[in-house]
Amino acid sequence: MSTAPKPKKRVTITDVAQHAGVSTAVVSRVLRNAYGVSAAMQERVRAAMAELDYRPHAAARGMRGRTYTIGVLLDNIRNSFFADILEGIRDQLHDSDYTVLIGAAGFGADNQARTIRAMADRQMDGLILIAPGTPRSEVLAMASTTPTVVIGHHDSADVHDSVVDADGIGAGLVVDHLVSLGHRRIALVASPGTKSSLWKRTPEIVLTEGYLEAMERHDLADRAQVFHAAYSDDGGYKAGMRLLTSPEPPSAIMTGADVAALGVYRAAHELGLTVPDDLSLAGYNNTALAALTPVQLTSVDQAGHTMGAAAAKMLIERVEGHRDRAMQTTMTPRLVVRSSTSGPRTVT
Amino acid sequence: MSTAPKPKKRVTITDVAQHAGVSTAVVSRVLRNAYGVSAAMQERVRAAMAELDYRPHAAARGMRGRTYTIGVLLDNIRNSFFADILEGIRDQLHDSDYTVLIGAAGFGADNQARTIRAMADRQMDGLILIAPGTPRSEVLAMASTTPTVVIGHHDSADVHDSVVDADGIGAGLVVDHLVSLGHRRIALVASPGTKSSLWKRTPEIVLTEGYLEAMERHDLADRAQVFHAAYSDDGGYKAGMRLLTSPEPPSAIMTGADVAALGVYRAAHELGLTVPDDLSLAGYNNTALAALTPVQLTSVDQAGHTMGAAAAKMLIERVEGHRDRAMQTTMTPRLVVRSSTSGPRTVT
DNA sequence: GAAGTTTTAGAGAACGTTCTCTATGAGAAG
DNA sequence: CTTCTCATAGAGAACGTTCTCTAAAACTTC
Repeated sequence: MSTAPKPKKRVTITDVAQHAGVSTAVVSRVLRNAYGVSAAMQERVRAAMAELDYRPHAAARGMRGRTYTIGVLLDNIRNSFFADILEGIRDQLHDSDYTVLIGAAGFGADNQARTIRAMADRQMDGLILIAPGTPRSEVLAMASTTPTVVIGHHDSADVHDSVVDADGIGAGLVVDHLVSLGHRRIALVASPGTKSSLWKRTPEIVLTEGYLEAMERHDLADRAQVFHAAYSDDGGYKAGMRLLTSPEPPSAIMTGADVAALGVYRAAHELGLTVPDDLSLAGYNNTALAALTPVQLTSVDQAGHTMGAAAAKMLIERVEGHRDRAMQTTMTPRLVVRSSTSGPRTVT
Repeated sequence: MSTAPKPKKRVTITDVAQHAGVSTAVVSRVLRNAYGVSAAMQERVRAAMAELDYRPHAAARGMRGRTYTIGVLLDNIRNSFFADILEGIRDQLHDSDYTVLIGAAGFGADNQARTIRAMADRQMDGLILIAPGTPRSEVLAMASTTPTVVIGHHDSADVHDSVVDADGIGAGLVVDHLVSLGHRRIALVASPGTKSSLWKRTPEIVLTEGYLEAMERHDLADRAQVFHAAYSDDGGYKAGMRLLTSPEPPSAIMTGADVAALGVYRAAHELGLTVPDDLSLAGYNNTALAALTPVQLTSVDQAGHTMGAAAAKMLIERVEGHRDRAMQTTMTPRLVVRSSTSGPRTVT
């Protein structure tokens, strides 16, 4: 009698229907809280579902209708700003019927494109793309078939929603702060961006614009200096090394990401410079990194949690068909001053 | 003529079959590299697939066979040790047919259980659970129907595979290091763990055991002191405050996670103590945090990348049926000494 | 109380795969 | 030249939902 070790048959909608003495159509309607089923029936079906511990088979649903799954595309799990966004998304969707699944594609447009496609193949109901490096055309194509929210890029389109931070204003806040402290030679370290991704208004581009405008506003346009480096410890380090060993080194450096600021810090440290006495340093995004006691980095807060929540809310509106026109939400950044910025040693 | 704006019909296996002039069964076989199709046919079908830009419908596959999706359960995206593991998984699976999707459940056994169920509902082929807080029974039940690898917990089971770090040895390495520097009053800050999750050998429990054994080995059993606190900045802060304001404060504190060590750092800082002069501090996991210039935390490296890769490899073996017996992989930790530990000011 | 309207319930066809059969043909063995 | 085997190809039934119909029942309204 060694047979039949796995009688674990899945409970299906048919079982529930039988148990409740109704048709599968009714059960399906209850499942989707669809119109056209009496209160008494509802009750009966729900009871049957509970009794049998029924759980809908997502793959089967995906064949016909929704999968009740939201996909989030992320390039970099290490960026804790993205973690803030994610938590916002999760909190917003917490007691909805939707499940959030994350595709951590890593950098590289091809990897990201592959992940986006994988999500589409899995019939996800909606997509949230955080600063995608994939060519814009591909995102637009995707968005025309699946509700999509793009976070970060300022390029607006009528086919997807967007959530952005006013990065230009954020850059201005930092410049204003540094200028008010007495700095004049202020350099910016920004991401080089993905070449030929065809996004014209990425966060780093808008940030750079804001920086240049602010410098101009303070009559410092001739001292403006933008250095392109990856948003990583290493990228920041290289940028710091180059900037700080130049003939006329800046007295303050701002970066487009906190982690890059820490790379600059490392470079400064190696060159025997102390922060903030010899160099004022500001990051961006106000991640957990910036707040750590040994770090205490001045940064710009972007309310990632709120951005994530907004994105999720907008996406669901689209998924459920409550809205058919694209919209864009812009967040206002806020400067958070910590001890990595102070007046310059000597005014240049 | 305003009709038919969306002729974007999905390319299905039937289209491919027609285009290649074969049956759908053959296409399906080619898709799964299954046995029983001639080389010539293969060629023809593949050409047709490429020509039509066919991509399999994951939901439909899920109804019958595999979904070619691997689910990873994570409690906390912020823990960069988990990011290491994830990258290991991703690299291992990079050019396989599988897609990795992450469920970031957050803390709380119920949330995690919900996420695990959601993954199962989506017919994922295999699950990697990173230090799940879900009751063990539930994980075992899940594992009996879906191939599963548990990372972190040392409890072995014949129903799922495991990848663990020899946390006991790791704790010993830190104690040995601190003792060799002259410390005798060494405290451990470890996670309280989830009560009643029924895991008997969680990382923190094994770590604590290793710590106690090492202390005993050095005849310091009477000085051993374990403080339970969450692995977060705040948890570390509270632990640090309590420990450092006690009548006989430790001269060295080790924690089970880097982030908690930084919380202790903050407490020390507020109390006017400097690291490492007044207090030696060691973390665990050797995350990116520990290596940051302003931090420079002594820590224990766990080779997260390798753990992730090992887990992925084991899981695929199971999914593809190449192995039917459970196995456990153990990694050896390595001490990484940085500047947060040094000899004590006065030997107590 | 007849005719029309609305609401609710059920039948049954999709959806795009996989998979178990059965059919066919080619080669091997007698 | 049969018969048997084996490899390959195709037919068609699942899989668990959703969704469009149609049927029946319950109200309106005159």
